[in-house]
Amino acid sequence: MSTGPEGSANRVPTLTDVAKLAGVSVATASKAINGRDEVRAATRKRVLEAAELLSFAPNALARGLLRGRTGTVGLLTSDLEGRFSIPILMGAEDAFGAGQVSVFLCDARGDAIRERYHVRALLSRRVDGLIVVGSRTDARPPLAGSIPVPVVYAYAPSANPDDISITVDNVGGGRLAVEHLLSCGRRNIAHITGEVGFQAARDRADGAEAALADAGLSMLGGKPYYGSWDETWGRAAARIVLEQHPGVDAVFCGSDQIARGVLETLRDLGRDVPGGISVIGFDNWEAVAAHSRPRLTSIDMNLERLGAAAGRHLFAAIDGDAPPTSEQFPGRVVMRDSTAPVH
Amino acid sequence: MSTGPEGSANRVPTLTDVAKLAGVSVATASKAINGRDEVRAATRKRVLEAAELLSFAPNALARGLLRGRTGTVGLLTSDLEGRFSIPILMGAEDAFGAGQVSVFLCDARGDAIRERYHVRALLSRRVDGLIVVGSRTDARPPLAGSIPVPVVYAYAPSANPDDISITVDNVGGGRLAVEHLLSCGRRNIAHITGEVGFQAARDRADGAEAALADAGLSMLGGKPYYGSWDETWGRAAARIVLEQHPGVDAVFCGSDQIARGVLETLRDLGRDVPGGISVIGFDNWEAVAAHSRPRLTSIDMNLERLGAAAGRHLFAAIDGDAPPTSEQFPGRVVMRDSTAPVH
DNA sequence: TACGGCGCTGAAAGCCTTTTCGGCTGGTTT
DNA sequence: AAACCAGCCGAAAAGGCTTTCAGCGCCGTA
Repeated sequence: MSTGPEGSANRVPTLTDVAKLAGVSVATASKAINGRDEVRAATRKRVLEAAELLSFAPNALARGLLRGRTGTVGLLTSDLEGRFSIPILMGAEDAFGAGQVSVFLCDARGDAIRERYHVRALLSRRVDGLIVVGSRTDARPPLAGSIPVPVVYAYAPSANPDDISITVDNVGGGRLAVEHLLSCGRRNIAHITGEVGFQAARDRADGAEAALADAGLSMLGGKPYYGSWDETWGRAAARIVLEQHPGVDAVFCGSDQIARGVLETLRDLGRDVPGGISVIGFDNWEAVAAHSRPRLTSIDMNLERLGAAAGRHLFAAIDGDAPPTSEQFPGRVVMRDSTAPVH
Repeated sequence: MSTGPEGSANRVPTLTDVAKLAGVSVATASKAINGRDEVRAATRKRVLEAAELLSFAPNALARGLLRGRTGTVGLLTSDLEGRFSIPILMGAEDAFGAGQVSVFLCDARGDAIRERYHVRALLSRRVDGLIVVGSRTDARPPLAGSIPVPVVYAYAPSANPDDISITVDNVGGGRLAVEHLLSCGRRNIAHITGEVGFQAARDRADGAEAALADAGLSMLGGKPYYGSWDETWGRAAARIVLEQHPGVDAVFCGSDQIARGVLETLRDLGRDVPGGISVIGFDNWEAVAAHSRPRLTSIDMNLERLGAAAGRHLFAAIDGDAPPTSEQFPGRVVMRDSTAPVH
């Protein structure tokens, strides 16, 4: 145990100790420490020195009890392993960071029972608000029971449109990807993506189709190639697409992993990327996109900014500021080497 | 804001409310709810029903204030993005999970100032203990200042041997990898790994060398090929190794990403894996290892178990149980297709 | 019948801080 | 010189809970 000097009354110092040492009352000590102006400069200095000497840290529990505000927030996620929770979590932490807010992290593992349990515990700890992060973009049932604090849903929206949900604009993302390919001069575009059961897959496909329609085009094969989110599917699907549509000159992939698989097949077949065929991924997962051959252009959904927005919205709701509404975040194209700008 | 029925005295119910509704004193209500035996069964029932009706949740702040135990723990990590913090975090949450502990998550971003700031805040919230998770296995300076609660260091050990550190046995992991290759009948083994500045790289290399020495062998080239942790280096290094040691029949890689690069080069060159050359990675990063061609055998360091152990050790320290000591976790081989069992 | 003892309940103190408000001091105004 | 004011400071209450201890009614026993 890395406790301090064991002999010296091993107890966390309280305001009373500080006051005693400084020779003032606790009330004065409190005011001095909290920077209130009803205290003489000299007195404040004495108190501050005493506090420093004892390395006093005010008891946030007592403070929270009194003020009815704890300065804590619960972050309820469904899959920590996923790549989506973490950036959001970081963004949220940033949004709070500078201030006085600490974050309770709970992983419900996608289990409703466990989720309820965690919510109970968090409410018991009197968090000022809750952020609920999903692992898929499909709408999720809102938190069960009536929650006495503001709740913001991030990434996965709440099924209740009255709730505040901060989400990613997957339709826009799909559109962005296709528009980028079009701007590279491509016309024969196929879309290989993940499981059709995912809203994200369907939304991205919708965006892609819309962008193509705007250009008077349509997807090769008339619809997306749905499969799974991994490289293995990407490799297989690429073969299928090449066979069915030898004239394909661009592939929009629903994930970076799929794109990676596509790139591998193209390489196996000696196809020139991006000369003959352009490939664009989705998610901008650095570890995957930055080391493929060629390096993969991808759509980044700015998850960290999304997390930060969730944090800000929660704040606003807590403070009862402006009626915070839902928000949808656009993505951006991160150019690497698998797509070539128009010559 | 998803608050409950706004009209009904919109205030979180307190024990007093419950007591009033049940027609008993707060003292009795407290005892009834906490399952103490100084209360008649009928009375307890009344209280419990009242609590249920109001959906009363005891105020953990008040309780913590009184008992001097908050049931909270601070988890201080240095890089959330990294793949190492998360499993540890989940393991720790599991270790606490069943019980009454909530976890404050703080990301210091590898910055000492920010770390100090977070520690201050956590102590102010009167956490019962701290887990410090590093992003590399290099020893880190212990937390600054005297910390009045137990601290457990996970993944990255504290430089102070008196502290409790739960770490991964990288030397053992390197040994494991080589022993596996030897058991596959390989004798000409090269080691391609990451930056020499990482203790993890050096440790794994040491383990590998020791295992080879035990078998009367040594590494091809006499020492590891140090570089960086990514695929690009893996691809380049594989070419170098093949050129310098045409007889190489196995490569132990310091990371799955390096291994992935090695596999790609071998594939480009038409070499047979695992027939002609075996490849083994390190970290067992599912996303990378499970979709390479062939699928990659790797060393898994059981980070989740490590996290759980950190949680348990922290508990023990908090409860003042057995003097908790440091611990080192072994890894295990996860067989896939890039190494073949001996025929 | 009187009394000891048992089982249950409630009043009150305490945990640590913030905030209100009354009181004290010393200087200024009439 | 009396009244007043500003500036500081301290006593006390509040916030929700647990725990101790005294008290009450009731049963069994002498």
